Amino acid sequence: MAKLAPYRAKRDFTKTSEPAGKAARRTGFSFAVQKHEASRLHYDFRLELDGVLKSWAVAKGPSLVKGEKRLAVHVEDHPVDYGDFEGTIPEGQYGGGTVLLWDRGTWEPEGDPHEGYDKGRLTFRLDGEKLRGTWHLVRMAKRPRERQESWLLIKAEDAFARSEDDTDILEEAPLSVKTGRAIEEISGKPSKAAPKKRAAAKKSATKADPPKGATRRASSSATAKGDHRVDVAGVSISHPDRVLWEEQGLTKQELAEFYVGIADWILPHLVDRPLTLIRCPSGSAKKCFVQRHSWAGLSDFIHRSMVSDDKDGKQEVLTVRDIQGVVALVQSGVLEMHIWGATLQDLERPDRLIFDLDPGEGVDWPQVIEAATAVRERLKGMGLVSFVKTTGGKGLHVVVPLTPRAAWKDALAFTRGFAEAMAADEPDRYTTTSVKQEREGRIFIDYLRNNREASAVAPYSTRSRPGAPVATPVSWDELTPDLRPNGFTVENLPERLRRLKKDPWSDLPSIDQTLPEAKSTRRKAKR
DNA sequence: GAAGCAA
DNA sequence: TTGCTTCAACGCATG
DNA sequence: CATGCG
Ligand SMILES: [Mn+2]
Ligand SMILES: [Mn+2]
Repeated sequence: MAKLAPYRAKRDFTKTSEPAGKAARRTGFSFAVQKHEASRLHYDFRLELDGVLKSWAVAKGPSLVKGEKRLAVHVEDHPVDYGDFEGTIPEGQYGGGTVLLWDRGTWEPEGDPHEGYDKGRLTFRLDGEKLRGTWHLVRMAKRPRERQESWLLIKAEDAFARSEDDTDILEEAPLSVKTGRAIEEISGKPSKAAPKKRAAAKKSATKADPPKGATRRASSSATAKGDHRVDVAGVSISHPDRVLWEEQGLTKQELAEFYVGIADWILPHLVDRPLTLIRCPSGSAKKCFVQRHSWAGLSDFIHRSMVSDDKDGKQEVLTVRDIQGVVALVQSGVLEMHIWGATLQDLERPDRLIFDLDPGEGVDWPQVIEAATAVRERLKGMGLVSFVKTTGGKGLHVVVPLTPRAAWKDALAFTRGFAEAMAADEPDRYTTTSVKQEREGRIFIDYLRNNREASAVAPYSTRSRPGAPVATPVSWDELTPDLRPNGFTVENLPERLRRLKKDPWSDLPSIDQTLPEAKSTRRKAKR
């Protein structure tokens, strides 16, 4: 019979002991549930209809809890005699693994089963050795690239239904109804399944029982709690109370409001610069990841541009234009914003160079200050004005604004030459190689930030580190041993900015300077 | 955080 | 339904 | 050529 063609096509009956089967002519309604330890453990739920077993793979097995939905992926029809099968399927064969006949019996549809099946709403009563009572099988709406239909197996309310606190039938009665064996006895191997820890279900059900009518819709996600959102600067924030920095108790909403409060300070440094994002949706101490390209569900406040590649093709970059964009980044779990040293106006010619000063093991802070000052003086000797910021980590960034003229290649060559000259002059203090060994007791001058694809933490960006530190522009005369590279934080930065009234880098936009072309060095004010 | 994919 | 996975990139130094 | 590093 054609119905079983897919079943047969998947199997080599010279290798497996599963029945080849033939569509039965009888009209009785049998059902079977087979525990199948294959690539993943699942339960195959089978109902006899029209001479075959209509089959669903139930990932987590049936639940006796009323209303609890178990995904049931509709799989190919099986022959009726398969419903009695128990044994092993050779590795490498379709469904290779161990099959245990977990339950069997008869089923009785409520209403016309063909109509119910076609409409995707089957209601039926089971009379098995383990499963009894009324159940629903409901077909879900078809998803875009769905390969197999998804159904839900749901226990209906009746005398056989159990509460959430009752024992799970799968654990209570794991053995075969055919042979009484456990799955390990059938496979001959110890179970592949990791020993699962005794989860809940361990409640002394005597006292403090929940009031009867208050039965939650069995873990239905619509529990009237925590899922609220707030609006910050017109951007919707989910989980506003999620704590992002544990020690500070700093929440997502507070982070968003922090950025809104310093919008005028951060935006000049951020707008239109391609971003590299550090996202930590579950908090700074949890798993973080880097993102440079757009993702499904990207906020309209975060802008995507297709720009020319370094070479032949195109690449996509992300930018923000306003504080809404920054808040949208916070909503995405962004804890660090890193920026290119060029803007969308001219991505091929950097307008900011950066010397990243990273103290190695055993270098104390005053030496880092000396290094920054040395970089500044050397730059000054070439007619270049520079600015400094804390990184929020252990070091400092010295930033050189440029009128975009030189290409990245030349900018890199310049900074490399500069850094190597410093290391050559004072090899005990500086190194330009990132190798750990070399950096011990020295300051690593990382000139590689000055690459087209590279980036450095943006001024006024938070860092995903203990204390919620903020990378902070400072004036050169603030650079004293009292200052700490991670001393400015979400907590104290607003106060600093209130005192300052203007950005220590406020002169930066008016600087008009270019790389010294071998000899000529120029500097003058714009306009 | 949000999607896609698999079970 | 639920759980798992993915989410960048490149120049440079070294063995 | 594969890793480690930022
Ligand atoms: Mn199976
Ligand atoms: Mn650094």
